[in-house]
Amino acid sequence: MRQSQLFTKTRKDAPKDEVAKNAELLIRAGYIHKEMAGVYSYLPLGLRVMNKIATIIRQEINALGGQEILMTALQDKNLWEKTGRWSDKVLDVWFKTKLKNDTELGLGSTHEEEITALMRDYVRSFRDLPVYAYQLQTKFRNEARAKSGIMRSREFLMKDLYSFSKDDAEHSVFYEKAKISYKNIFNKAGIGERTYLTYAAGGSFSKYSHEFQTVTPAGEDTIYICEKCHVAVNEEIRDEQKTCPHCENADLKKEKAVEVGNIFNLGTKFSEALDLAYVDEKGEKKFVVMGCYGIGPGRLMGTIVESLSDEKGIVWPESVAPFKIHLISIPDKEGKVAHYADKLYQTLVDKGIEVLYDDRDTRAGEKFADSDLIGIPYRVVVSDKTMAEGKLELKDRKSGTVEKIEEKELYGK
RNA sequence: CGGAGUGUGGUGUAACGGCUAACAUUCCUGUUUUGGGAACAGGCGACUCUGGGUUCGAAUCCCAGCACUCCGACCA
Repeated sequence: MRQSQLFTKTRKDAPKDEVAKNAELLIRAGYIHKEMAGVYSYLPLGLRVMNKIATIIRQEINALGGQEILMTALQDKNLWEKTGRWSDKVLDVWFKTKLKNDTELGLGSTHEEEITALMRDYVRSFRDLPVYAYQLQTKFRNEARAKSGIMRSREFLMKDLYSFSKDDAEHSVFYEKAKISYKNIFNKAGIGERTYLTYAAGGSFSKYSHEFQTVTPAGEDTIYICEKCHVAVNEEIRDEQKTCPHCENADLKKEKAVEVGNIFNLGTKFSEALDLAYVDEKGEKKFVVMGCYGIGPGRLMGTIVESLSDEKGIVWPESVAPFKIHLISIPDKEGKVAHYADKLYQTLVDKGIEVLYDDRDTRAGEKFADSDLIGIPYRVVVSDKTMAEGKLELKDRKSGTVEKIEEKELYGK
């Protein structure tokens, strides 16, 4: 994409109503736009990052056997009354609204009720199980206090996967596989080494649930890490679990962290309440055993910014960067540089390489500062100097290393 | 939801109760520049959050509302 066509602009100053680093940088660089407290729009660059994250998630969840669907944000009150969760006292983040005829509706903050009811139409026999379905969809949560930029907002995208298994054994097998998929997702997103499988409060069907917590000072949670096993314990269960659940190590390191994902055994809580059952080999009726598995792509994006940015701006891992290459031309008077840069841009586009081309008529310093702020992994400069040498200048955003390369070497990047 | 604070051009700030609300930046014009947010000149852009009140006079003081931020509580 030509940067001269990009309608967003960078800013030197962050808005005074943002304190969180993720929001400051993402707004300054033009990734997001704040609509109101806890409500953000995603702009061209931001949407590209979200889509990259969504792609990583889809790859892994599809490999797990997940089938993607899209459910509705509007929720049926009757359904939620059956599980006792319509009450604001039980679920205090409800946004509720009404039809013209005064029928009450809810805006979905989660979708256990809806998907459980939906599956009743398709699950009858043990032959129909297991089933794994997921969606990437907007959730609405009326948080008492939105904070931390896009890390805790009132409207946000969420990937929610639900598993439907015949029994606990079948559920456990999938649950363990999901842990591995989640690890893969956070590895691919570039925060794997600082993200810990964390034991947390489990609900009525398991002793513990599992969260994926990324260590960062911006985190709202406190976890206790076992370095040996690369797992952690959430402070909420610290009293009952003082050692590493894997190796009994008592020397755990306390850190602030952000919950970027969680997986939860729902047992038969929803299937019993909503009568999602099947008939087994012996002709007996059994309730389906469920699990749910969530990741917030927006929160993940914010977490990446919080943990990987530096004083100059954002540093995206290549896997989620809006573009792979930031091509910068420093035009000369005769137009030779611009002509060559145009051609190079077209060549890269034709080869399917994602490139943001800074073809604007501004000074080099401004282009470099913008480039650092936006945080694309590879910066390629074309100028008088580089043309005289017949080479390109390649700078790695993360390491800051600069090297001269042939144009052809760029194609392999 | 409890507590605290803040609302001034797009953005960041300034202005004792008293002149046409100032400065920087962004943006537009022009000239000179051209490898780390250039220089100069000119210009556009604000009912000072909203509604009341006090006063000869309110961005400034008072009341109410709304919005935003921070601390805490909450976070299947």
